[in-house]
Amino acid sequence: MELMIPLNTKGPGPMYEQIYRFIKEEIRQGNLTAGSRLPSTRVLAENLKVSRSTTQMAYEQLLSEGYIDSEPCRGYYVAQIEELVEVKEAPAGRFVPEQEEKGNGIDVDFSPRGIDLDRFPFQIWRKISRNVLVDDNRALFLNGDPQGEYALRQAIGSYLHSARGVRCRPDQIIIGAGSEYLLMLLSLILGGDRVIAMENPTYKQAYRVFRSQGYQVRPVNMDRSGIMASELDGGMGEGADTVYVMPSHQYPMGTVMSVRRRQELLSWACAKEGRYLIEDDYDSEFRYKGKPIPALQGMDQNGRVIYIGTFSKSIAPAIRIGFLVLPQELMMRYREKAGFFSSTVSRPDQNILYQFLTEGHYERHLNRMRAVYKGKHDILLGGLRDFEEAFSIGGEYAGLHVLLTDRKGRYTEEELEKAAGKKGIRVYGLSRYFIHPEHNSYPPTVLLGYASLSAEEIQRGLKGLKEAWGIA
Amino acid sequence: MELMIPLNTKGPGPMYEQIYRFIKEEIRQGNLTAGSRLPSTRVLAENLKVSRSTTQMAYEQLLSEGYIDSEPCRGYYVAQIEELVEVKEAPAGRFVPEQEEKGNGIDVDFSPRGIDLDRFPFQIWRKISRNVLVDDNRALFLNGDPQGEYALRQAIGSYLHSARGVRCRPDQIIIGAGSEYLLMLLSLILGGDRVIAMENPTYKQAYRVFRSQGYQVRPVNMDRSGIMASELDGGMGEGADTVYVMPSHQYPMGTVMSVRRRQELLSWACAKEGRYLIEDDYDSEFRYKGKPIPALQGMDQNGRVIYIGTFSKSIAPAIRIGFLVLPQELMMRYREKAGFFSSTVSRPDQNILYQFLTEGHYERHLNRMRAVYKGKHDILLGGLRDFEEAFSIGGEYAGLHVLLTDRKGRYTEEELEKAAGKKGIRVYGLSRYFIHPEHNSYPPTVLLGYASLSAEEIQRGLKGLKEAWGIA
DNA sequence: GGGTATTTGTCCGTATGTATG
DNA sequence: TCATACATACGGACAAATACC
Repeated sequence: MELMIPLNTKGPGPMYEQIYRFIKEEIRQGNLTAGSRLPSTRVLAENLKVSRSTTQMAYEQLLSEGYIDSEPCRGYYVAQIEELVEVKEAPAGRFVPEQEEKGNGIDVDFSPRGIDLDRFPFQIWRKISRNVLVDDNRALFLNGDPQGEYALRQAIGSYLHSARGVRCRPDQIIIGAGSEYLLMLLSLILGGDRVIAMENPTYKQAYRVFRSQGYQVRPVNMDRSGIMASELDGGMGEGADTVYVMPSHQYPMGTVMSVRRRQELLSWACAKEGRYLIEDDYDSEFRYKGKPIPALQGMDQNGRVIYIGTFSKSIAPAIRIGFLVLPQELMMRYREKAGFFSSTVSRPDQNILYQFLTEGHYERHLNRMRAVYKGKHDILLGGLRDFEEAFSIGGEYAGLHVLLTDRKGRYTEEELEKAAGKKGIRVYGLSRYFIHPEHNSYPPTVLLGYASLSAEEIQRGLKGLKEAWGIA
Repeated sequence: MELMIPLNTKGPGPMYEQIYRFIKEEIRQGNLTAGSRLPSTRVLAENLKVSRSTTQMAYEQLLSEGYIDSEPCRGYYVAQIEELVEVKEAPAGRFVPEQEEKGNGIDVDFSPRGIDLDRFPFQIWRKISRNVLVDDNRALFLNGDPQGEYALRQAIGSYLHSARGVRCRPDQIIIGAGSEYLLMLLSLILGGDRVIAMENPTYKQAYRVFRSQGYQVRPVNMDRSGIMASELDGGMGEGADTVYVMPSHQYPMGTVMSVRRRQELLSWACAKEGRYLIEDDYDSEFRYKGKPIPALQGMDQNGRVIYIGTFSKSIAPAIRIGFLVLPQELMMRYREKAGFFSSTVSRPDQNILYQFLTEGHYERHLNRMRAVYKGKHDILLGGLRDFEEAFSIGGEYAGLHVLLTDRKGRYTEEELEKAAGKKGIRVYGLSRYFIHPEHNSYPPTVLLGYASLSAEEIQRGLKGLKEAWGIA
C-alpha cells in the first residue's frame, strides 16, 4: 500500500493534520476498505519525507476517532465502521463459563460495570504466574500473613502514595478478596450499631453489606459538588457517625467531589470522637478532564479516613484482590477483632500481583487502558453531540460511564430503557441505584457504560438509541 | 510511576515550579529513591492536564540542579543525591516470603496445623494453571457466579457424594475463600442472635468468628464418643439453637463422633424449628482405623445440617478455597441475605482447581498423601510405645496429630511444653484450644502434629521428648 | 523446526516555533 | 523583552510479532 498524499509544508493546517484528513477521507469514501493495512509509520514517513512522529500523530488522531485500529508489532488497520453484527463465538474447548452470552436479543449493552479485557496482558500474566509457581517455592502454599504478603502491601502502599496521595505504612494495609468482603471486615472492625450516611444514589453492594451487618443507613442527597455535607448535621444524615463516599468518581452519578466539600467532610469527621469517613476509590484510575484531586485520605491529618480500593476495574474483576487502608487508631481494633482471620486471597495470587506491580506492568497497563478508555470516551461523547438538544450529559469527566438526562421529560426512565431495548440496545435507568427507588426525584436519566464496547459497537449503539428515542 | 501532584493554576508560583518543588521534596524525603524512573514528560503532562513543555520545564530545572538525570529515549531518573536518606532496599530478586524460618532455636515443630508439601504436585499444578490461562479466555477475567463456577461446584458435589456420602446438588454449594470467610457468610445467612453450642475444646478460629458476629457461644463437654448431646437439653448447651461440630475428627481432641451420638444430634436438631448443625469436615480425608463414617450431612433427612469443607489440609492452606453446602431451606435465605456478594475466589483459581479435580489429580494426590501420612503416623505411634507407661495416647485414629496425656500428672501442661522447648522441640498444650483455658479440667495434655515432619524429624523429636520428660 | 534478523507499534527525550501577558 | 505555556516535529531505544534461514 503506497499512499499518495499531497503534502504542503505551509498548506492548510499542520502536516500531521493534512495526513490525518487525507486518510480519513479515503476511509470514508471506501477507497480504504475495512481491515486493510495502512503503511507503517516508518514507511509512510519515508515516503513523505517527514519525521515518523508526524505520521504517528496523524495515526493517533485516526485511532482516537475510531477510524483505525492499532495492533502492536503488526500494523495499523482500517476499522470496521458501520458494520453488521459479528457473531461472538463462544470460548470453545476448555472450561466454558455460563451465562456469558448476551440474552434477549441485546446487541449493544452499555453496561456501566463492564471493562475492556481485549488489551489485558494475558501473556505477561501467564508468564508471571508460571514464574511464581516454579522453583517449587513451598512456602507459597503455606499459610501466609493474615493481612496479606508484606511485600505486596509495600508495593500497594508506594503506588497509593505516588498515584493517589495516600499516606500509609504497609502495616496499615489489609489485603482481601474484593470490596464486598473488605466492607464486611470493616464492619467487624468498626463494630457496634453504626449509623452510616451514604450518597444517594449510591453503590448498592456497599449498601447491602452495611445493611446485612445490621447498620442503619441514612441516604444523603447530592449536588454538583458531591454529597451535601451540610445534611450530616441536622438534615437527612442527622445522627450518622460514619460516611461512605466515592469522592474521585461517585457511582453512579459520576460526580467528582469538590475540594471544599472534601474539607467539609473532614471537619465533620473531626468534630466528634469516633466518626469515620469511608473513601471508596474504586474508579480513580480514569480521568479525562480537570486536575487530579488527591484522595481524601491524603488530606486527612487526624486519622478519620478509611481508604478502600480494588484492582477490579484496573486489572480485572475476577482476580478478586482489594485492599483496605486503616488509620492507625483502627489497627488495634483490627488486630483485636479480626486479626485472626486468615487472608482471603491465595498466596500465589498475591505474588503474581506483586510481580505485576513491581515490574512495572501495572503502570504500563494503566497507561494503555487510559488511552483506550479515553478513545472510547471521546467517540461516545462525539456521538452524543446529536443528543444534546434533547438530553443533557453528565459524569463525563471521569470513570467508565456517562449519564444522559432527558431534558424535556418526553420519556420516563422506563420508557427510555424499553425503547432502547426494542432496538437491541441496553441502557441502565438511574432509579436502580437509589436506596429507595421511589424517592428518585431526578428527571429521567439513564447510564451508558462504554468500557467493554468497541468503537463500532458504541457507534452502532448510538445509532440505535437515536432511532429509539426519535432523535434527528 | 504515576505522580499525584497537587496543582493550583493560581497557586504559589507558576505551574512548572509547583511540579519542580513537589518532585524535589519527594526526592529529598526519600519517597522517590535514587535510580527510580520518573513519569515521562508526556505521561505527566497528560495526568496533570498541562502542556508537555510545562512538565519539561520542571524536569529541566531538576536536571540543572542535579536531582535527576536524563537518558535520551529512555526517561528521567532520580539521581544519587547525598546519602542522607537511608536507601530503602528494593525487595531483591524473587519475592521472598518472610518469617518462614523456624525461630527461637526450635528444631522439631510438632505443629498440629502443618501439612506435608514435599509431595505437592507442583508440576501438575503449574501445568494446569498455565493451560487455564492460555487461549486468552477473556471470560475468565470477568465477573463470575457469586456462588462459584458451576462446573467446579459440580465437581465438588460429586466428590463429596462419593467420598463423604454428602448429598447435594451443585446449586446448594457456595465456594468461598477459606473456612473463616465461609463461617462469616454463614452467620449472615443464619442471621439474628443465634446461640451456638460448640465442642470444648474446639477450633478457636470458628469460635472467634461466631463471637465476632455477635453470637452467644455455649461450650459443651465431650467424652470419648464426641460432644455430649445430652447437655444440649438442660446442660451446658441449654438454650442453643445451633451446634458446631467436627464429627469426623474433632479438633483438637481427635475424637471421631460415634454413630449413636450423631443420631442424637440429628434428632435434637429436628425437635424444634430453626435448629441447625454445622458440620466442619476440615480433616476427613485421613483415617487410619475403623470404618469410614459418612458425613452427618448424609445421615440427615430433614435438611438440618450445614456442611463446610476446605482444601486447606488436602491440597494446601494457601490456595484459600473452601465450600459450604447449605440445606435447601437455607438457600433462599442465602440468596436474600448474601446472594449479592461476589465470589471471594478468583475465577482462574477456581478453574485450576476444577481441572485438578476432574482430571483425577486430586484423587491421586489424596491417595499418595494418605500413604505418606499413614507412614508418618505409624512411625510416630511406634516411637510413642516407649511413652506408654507415662503417657496415654489419644486421637490416633484419624487426622494429622495425636494427643499425649500425662498419666501420672508428673508435669503440668506448661512444664511439658517448656521442657520440650529446651530440647528444641515444640509441642502444643491442650489448654489453648479451650474457650476458657482456665476451665480446662483435662489432665496435662499436649498435641503432636506430624504432617509437616519427615521420618527423621519425628524420630529426632521423640528422642528429644524422651530426654525432656525423663522417659527411659 | 529452532534460532536470528527484520519489521512494527510504542515509548521516550529533545528541539524549535508560536501565542500571550 | 522576557517568562510562561502550548503545538509541532525529530529520531533513538525497546519489546514483541513475524519472516526468514
